[in-house]
Amino acid sequence: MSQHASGAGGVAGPEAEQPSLLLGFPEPARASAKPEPARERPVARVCVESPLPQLDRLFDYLVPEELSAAAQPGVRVRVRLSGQELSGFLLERVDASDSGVALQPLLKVVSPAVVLTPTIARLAAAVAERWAGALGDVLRFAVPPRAARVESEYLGELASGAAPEPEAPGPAATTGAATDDGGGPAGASAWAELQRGPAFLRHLGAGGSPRASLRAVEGYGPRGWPALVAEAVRAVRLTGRGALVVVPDGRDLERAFAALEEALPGDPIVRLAAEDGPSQRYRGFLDLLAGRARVAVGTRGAALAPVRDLGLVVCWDDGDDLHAEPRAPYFHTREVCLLRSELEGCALLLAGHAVSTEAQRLVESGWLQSVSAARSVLRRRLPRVVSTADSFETARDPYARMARLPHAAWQLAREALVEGPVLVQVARAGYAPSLACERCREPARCAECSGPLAENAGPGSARRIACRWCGTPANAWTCPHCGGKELRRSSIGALRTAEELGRAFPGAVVVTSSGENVKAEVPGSPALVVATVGAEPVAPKGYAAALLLDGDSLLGRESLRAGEEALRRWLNAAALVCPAGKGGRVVITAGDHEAVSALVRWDPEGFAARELGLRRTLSLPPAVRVAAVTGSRSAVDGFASAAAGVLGKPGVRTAGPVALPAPSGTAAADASWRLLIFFPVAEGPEATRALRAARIAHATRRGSEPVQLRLDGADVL
DNA sequence: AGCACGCCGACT
DNA sequence: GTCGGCGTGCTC
Repeated sequence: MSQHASGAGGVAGPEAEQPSLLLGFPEPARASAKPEPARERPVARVCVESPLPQLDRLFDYLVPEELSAAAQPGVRVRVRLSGQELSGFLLERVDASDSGVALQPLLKVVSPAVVLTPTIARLAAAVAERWAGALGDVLRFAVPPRAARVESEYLGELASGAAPEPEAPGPAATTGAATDDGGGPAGASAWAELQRGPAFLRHLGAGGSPRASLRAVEGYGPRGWPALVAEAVRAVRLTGRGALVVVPDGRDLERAFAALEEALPGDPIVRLAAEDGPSQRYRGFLDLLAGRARVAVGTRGAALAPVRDLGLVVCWDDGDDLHAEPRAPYFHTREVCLLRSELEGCALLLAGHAVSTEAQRLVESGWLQSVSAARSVLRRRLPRVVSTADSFETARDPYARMARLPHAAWQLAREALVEGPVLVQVARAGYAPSLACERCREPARCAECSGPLAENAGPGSARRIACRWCGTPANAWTCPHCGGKELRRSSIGALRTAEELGRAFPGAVVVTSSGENVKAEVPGSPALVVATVGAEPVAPKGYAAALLLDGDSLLGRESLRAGEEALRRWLNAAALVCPAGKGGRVVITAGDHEAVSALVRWDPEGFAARELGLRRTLSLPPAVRVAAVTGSRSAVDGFASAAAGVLGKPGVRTAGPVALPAPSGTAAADASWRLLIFFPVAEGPEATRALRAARIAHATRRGSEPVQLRLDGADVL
């Protein structure tokens, strides 16, 4: 170890590997580089931020005495590793190192703020393990980038003792209306109408930690899901515990935030979203850390927020793919919430209008209780849903399909437009590119109903050109304007659809919500509201009707989850429509499909159960787990040979590697290849450990190119 | 990734 | 006999 004689005369170093240049000198450079070690626990265990998988472990550093006070577990530090200066997190102070090498000194404590709590450090480690990723990558998400100014203000306030702890809302509800059943902010609690709903709330309110899969009924108004979620949060707050709500996007964030503020007057709510900018984000993070705020709502990064004494974690619409983090280690917030509820022993709500197959699996295994409305409640609260496919079946007339569908949809819209806003859900431009005449650029229209023509992936590799509204094939098309016969793709989306609808409903107000211009809300006055999938605005009193167009293009996506995803999108849109008793109706224009009948029956659980059964039969996720290994051909092969041990185990199945469709402009030579590895859920921990080890072994090999290792990516199949 | 150490060719 | 090639391996 370092001789205490260091100080200025640290000459006594073990026969130095010093360049001869310095031999005459008392090693001035070293004198400062070899400071006196801390008297207490002189060794710091540090997780460095490095993209290299082989550096994903803790390294020991010597804590200089002058840094000892600041070098607390959970602070950011700078260290030297293999010559380069890196930043990292100090996770532990210990008495001695067992590394067997001479320790480098800690270079710097970036700030004395302890930004990583033991709870979050433990969660981050669990997340890294679950996704076979690097701890440093997870910590980047758990601790937002430092904003020095915000931090110094905060430290100053803490020092001056101006850090009030929020009071839990008083048990006597402040918002007067909480009289009838159970104290929702708007009086009538939507929880009361759910089977096992009151029991869940009671359990929360008694300090318990129940776990549920929650089927929200309405998507708007005082019984909408935001109020439902806020009421659960309020119940845990009354026990003094904190709560965390994770939502897929900014609009859901706004809505959840507003509902929480209403349900918890005086209780500060932290919003966590990347769009809010670094300083606001860091401020919210510090408020949670200090316990000044005990409730957080945010998009996926928020799943790792340091809410103190967490009592409840909520994941809204857990089937939304925005819950999957697109950067390494590619965690999914649903699963992070699950891990958290286990590690922190807190309550868990996976909530949505739809049920993901993952949530269904947890319900069937008994891990989650299902909380959902009885049929009678659904009938009272929901619009009537009809599928236009039904009528073709009964009509048995192929021409009925062409003529009647748009007519039925138009008629519904026309009638509903007297009452209020009508939602028109259309596919995103990229989903179903519309077609136009190659010669005159006029949009190509259906000869039968004047709907837009689109190119869909037909069965096999066949492409079929058909009307997006009525499905009539248009394989021999001639432009009525110029006589041209060639079609070109024109990626028009909601805007053009809106124009077309505007012409079909002269005099109607047409509003669009898509892409850059997403609207959160529309007024209750009559209007056609054309929105792309997932961008549907909320009408405060519910839409009078909804037309779910482009159903077939949602269903036709080549993905294992196309049906599940389509149903989820439809339910989310249909939940924005007022009840049938008030005239609310939904029409879906899609062919015969299990997802369509599940929508008509409003049976998300039944659909999820059936879908999960299918996946079990086929041994596909989420019945099994999957790892996707992506990279150049040689990299994937190299990884596979490093992972030969796991790949050969019974129960482990591989598919590929196959070449992925190259992004346009890329040479075929440097195409990506992908190997899929399926393994049983029960062997998850062992398999992920082995995959992580294989990646390290592969990365350490000379000349190896990196691979991307992605576990349980929902989009890979 | 850097940056070390380490064992074989053309120069002082 | 030394300077230096970059092949292999580690990084507290």
